[in-house]
Amino acid sequence: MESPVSERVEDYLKVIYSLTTEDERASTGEIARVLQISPASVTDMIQRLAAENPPLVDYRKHQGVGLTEEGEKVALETLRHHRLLELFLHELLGYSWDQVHEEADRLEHVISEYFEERISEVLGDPEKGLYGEPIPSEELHVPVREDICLHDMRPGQRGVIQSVKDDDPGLLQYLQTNGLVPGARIEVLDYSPYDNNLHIRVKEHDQEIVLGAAVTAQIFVDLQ
Amino acid sequence: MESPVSERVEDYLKVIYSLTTEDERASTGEIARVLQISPASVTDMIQRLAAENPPLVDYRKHQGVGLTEEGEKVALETLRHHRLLELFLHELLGYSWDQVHEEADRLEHVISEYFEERISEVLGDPEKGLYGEPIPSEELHVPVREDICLHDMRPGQRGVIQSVKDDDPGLLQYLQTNGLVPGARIEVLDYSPYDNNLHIRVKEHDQEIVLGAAVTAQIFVDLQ
DNA sequence: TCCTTATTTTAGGCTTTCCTAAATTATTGT
DNA sequence: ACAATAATTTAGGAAAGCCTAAAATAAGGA
Ligand SMILES: [Mn+2]
Ligand SMILES: [Mn+2]
Ligand SMILES: [Mn+2]
Ligand SMILES: [Mn+2]
Repeated sequence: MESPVSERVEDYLKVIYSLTTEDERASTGEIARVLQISPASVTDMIQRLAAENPPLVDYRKHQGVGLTEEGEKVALETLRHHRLLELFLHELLGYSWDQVHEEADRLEHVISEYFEERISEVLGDPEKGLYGEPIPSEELHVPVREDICLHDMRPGQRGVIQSVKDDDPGLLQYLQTNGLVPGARIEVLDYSPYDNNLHIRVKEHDQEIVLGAAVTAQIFVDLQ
Repeated sequence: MESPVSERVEDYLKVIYSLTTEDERASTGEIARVLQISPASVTDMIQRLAAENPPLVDYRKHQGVGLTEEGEKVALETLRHHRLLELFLHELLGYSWDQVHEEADRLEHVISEYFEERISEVLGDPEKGLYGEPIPSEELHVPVREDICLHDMRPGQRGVIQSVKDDDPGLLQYLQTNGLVPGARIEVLDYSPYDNNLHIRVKEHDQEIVLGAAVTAQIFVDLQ
């Protein structure tokens, strides 16, 4: 009864997975924005995913979607591929930090389980990705994260950057040149309530910098 | 005016390329057999390829197809990806001789030019593939081959195996276990005209073996 | 509460790639 | 040369993913 899942379906499920780690359910509009397609197309696809058997998403009209266990499995499998590939491209083929994401986003759907197994072994069965995010295990377990978003930190708080989002190559460039990489120790110095700017110090770079919400929302920190 | 080419179109063009190195033009039926789809579907696709601009194939009803310069370019680009990938999977990821083809057949459509460049460099810019076939250069030049098919050899002739076809994993297994690999020196001892069997000796294995047409058609030899 | 606005869904349509069945064209043996 | 057979093409249709425009629904402010 398990119909094979198309590349496009894997992309939808990955996006829904990522959106539902932030909110309880993902809305049609958010999914459309991330995938850069029309909301009508998203409704269309979501309804098909809910009609599969077993269903891959839990859908109620005008109430957004969540993943079923089956759908989450597919999302995590794809995410594991993605993160192993990013590491692989960087470590073994010399890709730069901001080059890996786009290539991994295509390859993730196409590599076999054997390919996954081979690169995982060559990389030493890593548990964290290029940007510090956890890599789902072979059995698709994801460790619980206790890091918080830099966006939610306030003056006086310190911490160590655990991970950054991998979506935007330009931003990754920016983060790297400013030392905002996993392992960096930071301290929040000031907060502007109107624009949500954070003034922070990066220990390693011995440098102070003011970051807008577009940046701070992409960085995750272990406190203290 | 250059529309991007779909994965499926790349597969069609690759098949037509391969068929037209044997015969002048490729027939609808042959293409259908190789791609394992109906002849009607092939006619359909071929007509679309001929209607592209620039056209990717040269088509005349009931007379088969050939590649245009444009179509050949796409085929060679894909073939270069395929052969570099096969080598890469074998040399760097430990794939066996008969495992690489299927994976390469999927990845070939998805890797970027940068990926191609990186693996080519890691492999030392090879000019021959895993099975001895020439790899089209970065500029898509293919050296002229002067090897002949073992199928066309007759008793008394000797030669060195240059390459074998990569299509059938089972056959590759068989060839490898019998020492029928690039570099092997062989001599034709006998020929049965009715079944086209060839009785040959493999120097390296110090062994005699009788091969049917299904096998001899897959092996290419430099004479003397 | 009720009306305006934003979001979502439905309806209808397009492209790509495949299918089967029927029609057409080419080939071949006599 | 021509009839039988084989190969190819046409016709009609399906599924997956996308679109725009219009309709329906939900949410929020007055
Ligand atoms: Mn993807
Ligand atoms: Mn996997
Ligand atoms: Mn292929
Ligand atoms: Mn290329």
